[in-house]
Formats: sequence, C-alpha cells, structure tokens
Amino acid sequence: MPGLDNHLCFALYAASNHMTRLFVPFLKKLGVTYPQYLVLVVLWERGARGVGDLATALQMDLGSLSPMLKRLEAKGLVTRRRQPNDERRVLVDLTPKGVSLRQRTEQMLGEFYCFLNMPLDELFDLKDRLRHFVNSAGPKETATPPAKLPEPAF
Amino acid sequence: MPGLDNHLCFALYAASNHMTRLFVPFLKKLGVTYPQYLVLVVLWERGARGVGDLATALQMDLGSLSPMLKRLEAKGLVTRRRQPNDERRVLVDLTPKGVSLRQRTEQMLGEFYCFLNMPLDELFDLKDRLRHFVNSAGPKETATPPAKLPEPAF
DNA sequence: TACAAATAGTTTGCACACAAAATATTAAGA
DNA sequence: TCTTAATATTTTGTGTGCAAACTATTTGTA
Repeated sequence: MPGLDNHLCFALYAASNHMTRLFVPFLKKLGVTYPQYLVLVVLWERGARGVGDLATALQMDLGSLSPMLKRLEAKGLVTRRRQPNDERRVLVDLTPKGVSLRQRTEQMLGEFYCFLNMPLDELFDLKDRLRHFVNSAGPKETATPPAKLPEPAF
Repeated sequence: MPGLDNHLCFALYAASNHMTRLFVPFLKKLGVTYPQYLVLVVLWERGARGVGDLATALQMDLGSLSPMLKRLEAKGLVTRRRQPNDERRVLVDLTPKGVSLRQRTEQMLGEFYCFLNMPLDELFDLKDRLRHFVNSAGPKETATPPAKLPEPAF
C-alpha cells in the first residue's frame, strides 16, 4: 500500500488546490472566481460560444457551468441568449465590461507569474506533462467509440 | 494574453478533475469519496491523528475536513473522540471496519493503475514534479515567518 | 404528418473547498 | 488569580463538481 506521498492522485489534488490558493487573491482584484476566470479566457480567445462548447473546452460539467454563467451574467461580464435558429442552444458572449476586463487581467497575470517565482520553462514543462497525462491516462479510445461509457470493467 | 492551453492553472485544474473522474468509479466499490479515501490513506499509514494533523498532512481546510470526518464516522470507518488531557483536540482513529478496508483497497489500486495504462515511471515522474511545484511555487519562506499572511502585495 | 430518439440546457441533491464567524479549552501575562 | 491571548475545532454561507432527473427543441423515420 503506497503512502500518501506516493500517490499521484494526491499530488494532483494538492497541486491543483495549491495553485488555486495562490491564484485566487489575484483573481479577487478582478472580482471573479477561478473557474469563472477560465470561462473568460475561452471567450477572450475564441469569441462567443454555446454553453456546451464552453463545457467541452473547459472539460467542465454542464451542471456546474450553467449556474456559473448566470453568476457571470449577474456580474455584467457576459450575456446569455437563445439562438433564434435553434432555440435549444444558448449563446454566451462578452459584454463591453467583460471585454475590458482583459486588459487588467493581462497585467495581473504578469504580477502573478512573478509572484510564483519559478523558472518559466519549468512551468511550461509541467503544463505539457499534465496535458500529456490527460490525453494518455485512461481507457484507450476505440476506433468506433462505444455507444455509452467505456466502463472500467474487470 | 496566453490562450487556455497555455495556462498552467488550467492544466492543473483539468488534470486533477480528470484523475478524479477516472478514480471515483473504483472508489465507489469501497463506498468512499476521493478526499475521504485520502484521509484513510493517512490513517492507514500513520495511525490515529488529530483533526488538525490530518488537515496539515492533506493540505486540506479544517472547515472541509470537519464534516467529512463525521461522514466517515457515520459510515463506521473511523471514530472521533476528544482527548482527555486536552479537550480541544479530537482524535480520529480507524474502526476495525476501517482497518479491514485496506486489503480491498490494495487490490483495487492494482486494478486502477492497470486501468490507467501509462508507464509507471511517467506517473512517478509527474508526481515528483508536482511535489516540487507545491514546494517551490509562491512566496519564499522567510527565516522568521511573518505573524500573519505573506500577502501577495505589489 | 405523427412520434420516438437525439440534442442542448437547466434543476436538484450531495460532497467538497474555503473564508469568516462562533465556540470551547488551554496557556500566558499583569 | 483574573483576564487576555492563543489554540483546536465546529458552524455558516457561497461557489463549484458531478450524477441524475427534468424540460424544451429539433431531427429522423415510418
């Protein structure tokens, strides 16, 4: 039985929470939470998106995203409106206030990476390894994906 | 402004959630949640501990831990009792049921790492880099730590 | 066209994660 | 000793994270 310090799952858990604790004080200046910030990053980078598109991009659950977008709307940072051509879809877009927040964010990020106080190449390397993990760990993708879930059957 | 894919914070967020989604189906066989499992790992490894000790070991908030321990107690896996010599402290210990769960966990972990389907050295390497990140990122520790918080002041 | 299946979001319920306030007990100083 | 400060834990309130159930719209098909 591996000890706590030999658990990759704990290392991920601890590192993710650690990053949140470091980053949140900076985000507070912008008035948004951590996941809310990630939504804004996607909208800044890729423009207006449907709720489902955001969920896919952020690997986030629709059930988490839906109320979160309402909070961003309540803060006056995004708008939500049904698509006229397909009333099922809801398009999320930035308000002028949401667009303008990008400038302040840019500066805040500079301060934050300075605050992190680690070599940039180390951060980039870690990021790439994490992406590799997400893309590799788990059941192999079949050429024709199964109808429902790839159950972890044994 | 870095895109979403160049954010280390998103890579951590996504990888941690990814790991959770992979691991939880296996934990379900044991009847515990992800953080509850981590508490058990500490108790299996180090024996009975105070609430605060667990919080420190798991880098977890006391406000999260306190109700969690009650849920573990309700499941009959741990006991909680005040220390006679210091009534402020609460000692958390495994029940026989909690101890016996270790066997089944051991087997489950084998199945899980097989399920992950990644070279073990890659997993270990990633784990070590994450630990290094947690130990390095953030404000440098001063020889005499400040009374309160190391504010991210600028 | 009528109707079942698929698609897109929302809602509900439970379990964290964390800040802030509250409670209880012990230690320390006047 | 009496009072104040420190310590240990619990409680409260907001915001996720996720499964499951639900609603509404659109598509596919007989």
